Amino acid sequence: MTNRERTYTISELSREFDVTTRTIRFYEDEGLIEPARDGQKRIYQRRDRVRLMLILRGKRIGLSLQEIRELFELYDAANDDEPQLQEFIRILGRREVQLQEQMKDIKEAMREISQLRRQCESWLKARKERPEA
DNA sequence: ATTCTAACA
DNA sequence: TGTTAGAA
Repeated sequence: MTNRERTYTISELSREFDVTTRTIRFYEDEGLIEPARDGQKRIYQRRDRVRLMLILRGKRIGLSLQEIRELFELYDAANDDEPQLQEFIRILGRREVQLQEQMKDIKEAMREISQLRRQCESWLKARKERPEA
């Protein structure tokens, strides 16, 4: 009994990663994790815990659950790391493009807001100088 | 006390 | 994803 690897309950993981148990079950429904069972109860192994970490990390950088699932599927199948890494690079590239587009949109919005604010201040000033206008 | 499924003001 | 009801 040297490898009775540590297991976790859904509530332990939800506390550790600050997500609800609902969220963890949701990821399972989405096919991102498949914990073992003890009757009805879900038993999470180290592997599942790592997956949860990866799911949350992926979410943090803006990856969709499908993209994360695709990477997991590749990882499960592939015997070679290369295809997974190449796909990961592609997904990250896509994300970078999205962020760059958002960056552009945000900058434009900032310009408009700034310009509009100046316009309003200008009107306010004019009103004080000649109230009738 | 915890977890599970299923459903939806 | 949240919330919640009812069962185990």
